[in-house]
Amino acid sequence: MTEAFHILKVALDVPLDRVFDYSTDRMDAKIGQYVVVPFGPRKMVGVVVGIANQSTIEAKKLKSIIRLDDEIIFDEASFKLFQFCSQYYHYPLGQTILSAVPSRLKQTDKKAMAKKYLYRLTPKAIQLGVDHLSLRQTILKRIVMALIDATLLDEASLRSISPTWKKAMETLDGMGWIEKEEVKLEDARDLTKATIPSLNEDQQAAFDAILKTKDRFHPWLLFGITGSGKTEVYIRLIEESLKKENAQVLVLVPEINLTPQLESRFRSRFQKFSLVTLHSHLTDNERLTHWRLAKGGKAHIVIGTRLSVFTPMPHLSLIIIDEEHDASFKQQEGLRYHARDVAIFRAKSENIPIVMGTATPSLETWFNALHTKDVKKFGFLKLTSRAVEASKLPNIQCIDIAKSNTIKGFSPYLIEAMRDRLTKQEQSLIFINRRGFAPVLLCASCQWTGRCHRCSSRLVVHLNQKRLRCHHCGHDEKMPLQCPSCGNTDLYPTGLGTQRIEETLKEFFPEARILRVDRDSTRTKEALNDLFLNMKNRKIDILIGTQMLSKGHDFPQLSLVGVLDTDQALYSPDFRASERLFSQLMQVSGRAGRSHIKGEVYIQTAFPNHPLFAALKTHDYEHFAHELLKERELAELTPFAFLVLLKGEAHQLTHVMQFLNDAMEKARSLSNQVTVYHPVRPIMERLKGMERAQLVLQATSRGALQKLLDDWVPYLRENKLGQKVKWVVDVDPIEF
DNA sequence: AGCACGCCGACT
DNA sequence: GTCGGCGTGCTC
Repeated sequence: MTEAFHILKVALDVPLDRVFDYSTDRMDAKIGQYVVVPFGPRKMVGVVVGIANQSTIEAKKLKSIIRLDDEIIFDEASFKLFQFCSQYYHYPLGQTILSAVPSRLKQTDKKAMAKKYLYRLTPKAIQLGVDHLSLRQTILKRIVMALIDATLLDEASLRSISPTWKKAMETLDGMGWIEKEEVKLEDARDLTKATIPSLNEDQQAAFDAILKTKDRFHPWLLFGITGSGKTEVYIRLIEESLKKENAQVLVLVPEINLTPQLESRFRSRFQKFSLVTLHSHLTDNERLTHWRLAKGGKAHIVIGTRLSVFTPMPHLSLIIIDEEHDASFKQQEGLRYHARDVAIFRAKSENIPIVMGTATPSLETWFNALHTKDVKKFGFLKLTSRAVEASKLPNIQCIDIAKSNTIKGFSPYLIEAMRDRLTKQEQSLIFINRRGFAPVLLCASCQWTGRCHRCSSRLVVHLNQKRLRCHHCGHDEKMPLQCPSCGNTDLYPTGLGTQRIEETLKEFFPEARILRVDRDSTRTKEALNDLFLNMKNRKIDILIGTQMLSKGHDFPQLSLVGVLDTDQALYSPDFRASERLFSQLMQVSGRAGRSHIKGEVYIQTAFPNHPLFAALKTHDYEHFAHELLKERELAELTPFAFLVLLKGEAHQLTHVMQFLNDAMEKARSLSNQVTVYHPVRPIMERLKGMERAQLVLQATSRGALQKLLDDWVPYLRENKLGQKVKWVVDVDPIEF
């Protein structure tokens, strides 16, 4: 019995909650290696998660592996993290691992790849690319690069291929895709100058407190308003950490906040260290390179978005989470993890401190920091003063739009304030809360509005292209000239889209230089840099935009922020809506008056007496949080209870309801410590032609809830009723 | 999730 | 006669 073979336990990217045994003669196989295995009729890539001498699978069923990669893609610490996530979020281990590690290096040769791209490109991609700025960027750029890279085509011959190509190329040219040296951020130097060299009292106190815990697990909330100098505290902490030989630091940032600003500030401060970033704007190769540097212990600082919480870092000694409250830390599909929670688990198991900084903590963290009796368990640190002396908090006022007449959505007060800024040559920002106020087409005589036939949503008017579009499924149709219902030709767009606001402001201020910023124009780094440069050089008077402008960047000449409509969040059935609104408004407010000019913020609302605004005016997060916590406690909601959401969708509502009702009965039978609510329809009842419903589980004991899930989720997987239903379990959901 | 196998309708 | 629809069942 000394046969030289092993059984490998292989985790695969399939929605099955088990691992598969394979035989191999590779005695050197290790946990954490990629393997290629036969799986049913196909080949699949998996990872080794266990090694054994024998298998319970009958010999004739057992297959042998096809190939084993040399590289070990995760260490023991990461493995522990994957196992925790798989258990806690009730997501199969194989899918957990394979969604958290970079995809296996594909050895397809470049020419074959380029050919494939070229072939694929002709019909659809070009059209898409030309229609959508964003796709133009990602798809076309990548394709063209791949082609040139593979020396299959040079630029000249590319241009001659077809007129469409030519058009695409011109567009790409215009966007500066041809890689000149990275546009240098001249801000980098200024920024370093702007930060004061020494810590103020609060910063010093925070720094000292955290430093005392540098060799053990300790979570810290670093609570400080915009401009209070959180970044400087991070920098000093990192400096301290890196004094230790080989030490590594992980900095998690929100998706949208991964602006060059933080990166360049860190780079200039840590010039002798190796710093890498990990985010979705990197190419696969860049990402792999950076990830390997981290895994090999070569990168000292890793700045990344939520996925980087899984990056193996052998000498990890500190984790920092910037903008802790940010919703982008929660993944909303597949493995629905919260990077903040995973990071805390990781810090605990690696026995290192973790610092969470924000001006508006999530209520969960706020509650932990304040109500954990033992300060040693969760530390609370507050930065009260603004680190930059000259800058003062902006003055925030509400404009009652129920009382004052608005003209095309603008209160006269706001218009006056903007006019004032124009004469003073200062800048204004008009902030639109969400897409909720996008313009819809309305018939004057019969009240018909354009609706999406696949979703329960209204179609949004895109005036420039004269089209109606669904922002949920992408459905797109020609704008009708007369009402499809009554034939009346008096159709007009209603609601405040960014485009309409731009038109309106152009009427009010024909002489002003107005820039409208939307999703597409901030997607590329170049476009973003342009925007900041233009703002800085006062080439723009009025900036119009959505939440993407609410954070991260300083505009020194910006002294007025106008918030057009906030009220939908106050009606929202999602209990987190007001928490989010507060933090969002706090952030936009922070855009006004960051330097020597006093900033002003005007918020248009029909509910000026709402406590949210009272707290906002006094910049008093603490009071607001206190009020919210009282409400949450009464309603037994997060953070006083733990929630799980089961979401289902199917073509037929009855299928979803049958499945959910059955799930409800089952859950009720499994535990009496967990409240199981009836299935309800979500706000978006129908999406992409699917009928949706969901149910909530609620418990004050996380343990009891998890215990229920351990039995419930496998039951749901086996349930025949679920076959026609697409369903997901969301542990600690943040959106409903 | 894929993919095959399997049993019923409109077509080169 | 077959091509193809998607229901059911399995994957070491």
